[in-house]
Amino acid sequence: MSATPSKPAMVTHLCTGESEAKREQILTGAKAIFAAHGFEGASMSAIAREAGVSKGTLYNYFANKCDLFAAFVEKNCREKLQVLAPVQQLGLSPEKTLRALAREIVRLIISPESLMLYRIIVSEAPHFPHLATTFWQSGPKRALETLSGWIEGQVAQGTLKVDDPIFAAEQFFSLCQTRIAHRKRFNMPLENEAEEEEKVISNAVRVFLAAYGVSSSEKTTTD
Amino acid sequence: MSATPSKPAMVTHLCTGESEAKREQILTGAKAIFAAHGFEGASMSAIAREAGVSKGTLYNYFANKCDLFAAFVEKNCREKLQVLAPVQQLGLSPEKTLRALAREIVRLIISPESLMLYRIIVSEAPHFPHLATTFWQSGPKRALETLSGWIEGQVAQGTLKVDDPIFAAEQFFSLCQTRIAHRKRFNMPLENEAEEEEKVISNAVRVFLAAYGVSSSEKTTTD
Amino acid sequence: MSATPSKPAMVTHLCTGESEAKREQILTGAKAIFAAHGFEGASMSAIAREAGVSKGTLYNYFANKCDLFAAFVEKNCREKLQVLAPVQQLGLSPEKTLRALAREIVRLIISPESLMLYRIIVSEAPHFPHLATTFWQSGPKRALETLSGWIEGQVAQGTLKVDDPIFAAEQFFSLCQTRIAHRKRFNMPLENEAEEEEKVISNAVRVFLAAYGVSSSEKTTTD
Amino acid sequence: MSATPSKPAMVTHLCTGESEAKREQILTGAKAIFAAHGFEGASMSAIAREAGVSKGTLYNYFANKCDLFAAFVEKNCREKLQVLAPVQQLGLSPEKTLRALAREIVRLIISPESLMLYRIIVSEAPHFPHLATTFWQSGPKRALETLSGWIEGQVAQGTLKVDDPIFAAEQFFSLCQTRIAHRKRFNMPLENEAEEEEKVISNAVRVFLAAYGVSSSEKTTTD
DNA sequence: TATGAATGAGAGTTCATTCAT
DNA sequence: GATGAATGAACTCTCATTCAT
Repeated sequence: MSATPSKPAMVTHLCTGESEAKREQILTGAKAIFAAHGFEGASMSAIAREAGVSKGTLYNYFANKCDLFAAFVEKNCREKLQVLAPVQQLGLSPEKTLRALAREIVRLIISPESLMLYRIIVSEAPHFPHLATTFWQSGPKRALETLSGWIEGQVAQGTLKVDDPIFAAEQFFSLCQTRIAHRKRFNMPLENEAEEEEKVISNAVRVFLAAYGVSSSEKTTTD
Repeated sequence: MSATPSKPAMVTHLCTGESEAKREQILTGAKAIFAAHGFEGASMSAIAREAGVSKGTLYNYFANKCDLFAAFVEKNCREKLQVLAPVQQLGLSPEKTLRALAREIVRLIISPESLMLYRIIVSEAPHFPHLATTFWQSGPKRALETLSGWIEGQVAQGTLKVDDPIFAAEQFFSLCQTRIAHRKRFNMPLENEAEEEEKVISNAVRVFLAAYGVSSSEKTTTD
Repeated sequence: MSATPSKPAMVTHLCTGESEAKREQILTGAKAIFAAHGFEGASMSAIAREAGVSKGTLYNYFANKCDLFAAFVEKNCREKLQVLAPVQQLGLSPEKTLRALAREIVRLIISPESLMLYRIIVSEAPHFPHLATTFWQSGPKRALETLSGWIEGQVAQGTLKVDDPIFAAEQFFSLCQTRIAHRKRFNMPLENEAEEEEKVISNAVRVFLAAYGVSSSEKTTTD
Repeated sequence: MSATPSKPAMVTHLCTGESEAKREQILTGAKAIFAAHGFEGASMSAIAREAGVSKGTLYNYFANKCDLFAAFVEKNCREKLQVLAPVQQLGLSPEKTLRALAREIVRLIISPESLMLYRIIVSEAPHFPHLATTFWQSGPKRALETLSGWIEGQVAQGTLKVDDPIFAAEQFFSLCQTRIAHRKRFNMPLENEAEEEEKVISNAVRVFLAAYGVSSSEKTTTD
């Protein structure tokens, strides 16, 4: 009977470890089903089947469908909406930095997982206000902070002239959503995607610099 | 003042007018429920109750839930997404015209009905591709055509310098969605909405003209 | 006012005439639908559509679905289950007469309309006892009467030796249902139908005559 | 007498035994409702109520109404249509054997469960062709095989003279359906049922032997 | 802890029947 | 007399959730 005292600890440890793995397993199944059918269209049975667990197990890990949905959204927002952190640290020219940022923003926005989350968040925003906030803070807000931080730096260096860096960042963000993002969200076909992407990036940068760049006479916009 | 003209109207009323009225009645109920719960979340019973008809009547007018949903989306896209037609004809200065257009675009995009439709269309785009197209063609496409048509006119007059008017129109459209539209779609609170709206409009116009305006030395951006 | 008295008569006449035609029209539609789907599976809407009348008209002619069903069954039993009347009058030999009767019986039993009615009657017998009686009296009973009447004649002539002509007729009737009828009722495939029919007829006659024929001077019927 | 054999049984009982019991419970309820109302007329709610389970449980055991119907038919055909196997092994005289077989056939055909299945199968044969086959193979086909096997034996012994034993068996089967079976299928009243049954049996045997018996001069029909 | 059988409310849909026109 | 819009009950089937094992 000497082993018994250690048993609970191990068990707890094992269980927690296994629990964590099973939790992930469930969330992976949930992602597939919620992505394909949305919140209302998804059924707990389908999720259980997809995840390879029983329905009872689902309810051991998540109190109900809403909780599971929230966990799925939060996990995926946290994991899939993060980028463009280190770009500005390379000592590139403002234009090249903006181009790099624009490229990352575009890529992020039109990634299948972002689009899936966007669709779900927008559609459920009225019923899950907290999730919309999570999405916003994990994705757009971080991107805007990075962007506005970089803009402030440029203003300090005198390479940009911007009164409201946060608003300017939002405008740049909007410019990056021209054409491709809108169409993808509507599931509409898009020809020459790579080409269009370059065009969106180049023109976002060009317009932004035309409006906020300093001494436009020295600048040469490329394309 | 002869009685005859009213006769056909009455006959029409008797024959199909009531049906048409009931159809509208159903679509009104459907709008309330679909808007609140989305496609999957809406129940035919709830729609019938909201519309004040029996469930059977629903199915006398629409073959099934999908058809009713499609009819609801099409009707509302057709009726609620139309604007900004006559603005450019008023002979205003380019800047003032752009401001007027921007204002109409912003107002349209953040109108409750537009937001509701946007939410539903984006969320159901994978399952109802046709409806996304309907939405796009009723709303954004028309706005972009109006906009790019006006731009082409300005280019011809030499007041703007634009290589790709359609793309430029799309950028202007994107700029109009800065801050307010994004936040509304996510159901996030927005303080000083009127003030923000002015800011979005002014800066959209300012950035656009900075990029595409001619002889910037003569221009005076207002706010 | 002199014209009025004749009006009702004419109207009645016209209406009755048209009514009769419309009644038939409805019953024709009902036949198609009841035949295909049975009583429970048939819908009044489908019958109205098939008959080319409105649902309201259905209820002007028949009080409800049961009545319409009863009318359909009675009409078709009366019209489709009648045969083999004149055969025995032709002065053929007993064997040839029996063969002719057997052929008519087999043909009647396996006619699509008989099978359809049989299916419907058997399946609804517990719920519509009267219809089963109608079917029996329109079809089998008449056939048996014809048969037993002929048998009685033969007994009187000394060409058959039968104690209970009605029962013997029923046996002959049963013998005619060997193989083909049973299989058809179960919708089972049957190869060489014409050949099988000959076999059934020949053997029904042969067995019947072996049991009830006279020429075998040694026969002693007991019972 | 060892306990171990019972262990697996218990395990089985625990694992799927309860499921099996519930399945039977459902099928029992289904039998009552399908028997009373046929396939179309039966409702899953009524079956659930009759079986004492919830509607959801019905669908845990059977994918849909058709599957439940098929399971009900197959189970009952398998269980209720089996008989007359050992009769011919007793060393009875041909006549007595035939009488015993006829009695079993008649009893089988007019048993309430056979009649119920016959009604349902005949009425649904066009929509469930497989079930008609199941019925045929569980009931009539087996009876005919038994019968024709015995006939072949008699032919080999010289007590019967039959060219086509299978066809002769079918004829005997038909003769056994005289009067009683036909009337029961039509739900028509029948007086003196026991007496009629004897008559049908006696005469079926008599007619069959008159047609297929050898040296009729030695034969003495009894009863 | 993991299971999946069980539940019953509610989903979309169809139906026989009525009745104002 | 003929129509077909309207009804609401009843249909088949699915669902989130519970709980004994």
